[in-house]
Amino acid sequence: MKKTFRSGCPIASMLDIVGDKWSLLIIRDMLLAGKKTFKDFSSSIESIAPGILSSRLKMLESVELITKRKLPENNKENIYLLTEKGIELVPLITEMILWSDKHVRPLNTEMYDISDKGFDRDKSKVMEYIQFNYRELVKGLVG
Amino acid sequence: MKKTFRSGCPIASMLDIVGDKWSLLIIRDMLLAGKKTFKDFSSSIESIAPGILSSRLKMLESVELITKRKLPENNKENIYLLTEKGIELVPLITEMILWSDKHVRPLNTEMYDISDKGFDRDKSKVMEYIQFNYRELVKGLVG
DNA sequence: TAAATAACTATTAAAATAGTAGTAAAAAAA
DNA sequence: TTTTTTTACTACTATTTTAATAGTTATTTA
Repeated sequence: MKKTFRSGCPIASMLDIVGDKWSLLIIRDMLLAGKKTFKDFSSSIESIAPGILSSRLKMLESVELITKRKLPENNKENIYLLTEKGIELVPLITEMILWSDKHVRPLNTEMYDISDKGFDRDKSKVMEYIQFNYRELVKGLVG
Repeated sequence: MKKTFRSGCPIASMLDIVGDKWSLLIIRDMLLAGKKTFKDFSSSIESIAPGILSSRLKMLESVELITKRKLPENNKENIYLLTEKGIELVPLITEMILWSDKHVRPLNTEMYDISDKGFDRDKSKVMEYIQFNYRELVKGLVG
C-alpha cells in the first residue's frame, strides 16, 4: 500500500488529499451549483473524464469529505453529498475566488464575474450563506 | 501553444496556475521559512526533484507570482522572491492550515503542531504578521 | 417489451512527476 | 594559481497520473 502523506506539514497534507486537478471543482459544483449525481458532475464546463471522476469520488468518500447514497424513491441514481468536513471548505474556496478574481482575471479574459454573488463586499456573510444553503439542501434530501 | 485555462471559473483558473503538487509548497517555504534560493527549495522535507523545481519556478515567474534576481555581492546564487500578488496568497494558505489542522490531522498522525504560530486564536492578526514579515525580508534584500 | 438513462469500468494514449546523473559557472580553499 | 566545493541548473529514463473514448450493467420510462 502507498503512502498517503508526503510529510507532517498541514499544507502538504491537505494537498495530498484535495490538491489534484479535480477534487475542488467537484466540491465547487456541490456547494455552488447543488450538483449531486455522477451525471451532474460529468456535465461540468471543464469536462472531467468518467474514469477520473469515478476515482475522485471514491477517494473523497474514503476520507469522508462526501457520502454516497441512494434516495428511497430512486434506485438508479447515486446521490453524493458533502459532509460537514466538506462544507467547511467554504472559507478556503472563498479565498480562492477572491484571489483569483483579483490576480488571475487579468490573465484569463474569459473569466466570469462573481460580483453578483457579493463575495467582494461581504465575504463572511456570503460564506455563511453558502454553508447554510448547502446544509438546507442536505436536510431537504435526507433529513 | 497549449491552452492555460480550462474555463472561465475563477476557482478552476487558479488551480490551472498553482493547482499542481508543488507550487503552493514552494510559496509556503518562501512565506513561512524565508527560503529564497534553488538550494533552499531543494532541501524541503518533501524532496522536490530538481527538474520539477526548475519548471515550477519558471512558471511562477512567468505569471509574476515570484521574481528572480541576483544580489550585487553574490553572482552565484539566484534569489527568488514573492511579488505582492504572491504575498496575497497568505489568506488562502492560512485557511488551508486551519482546515487541515482540524480535519486532516486525524488522518495524519505525523502532522506537526501549528498552535505555536497562533493561527487558531487570531487568524487575521497572524495573516497580517506573516505578510508584514515577508515584506520586511524583501525590503532588507532589495530595498 | 424496447428504448433510454445513469453509473460506472476498461482500455489505450498522452502528459506530468520522480529519481538520478551530469554540466557549467562562480566562489572558496589549498 | 590551481583545485575543490558550491550553486543552479539540464538531460535522461522510469513510473505514475490524467485524458479520451468505447463498452457494460442495472434501472426506469415509453
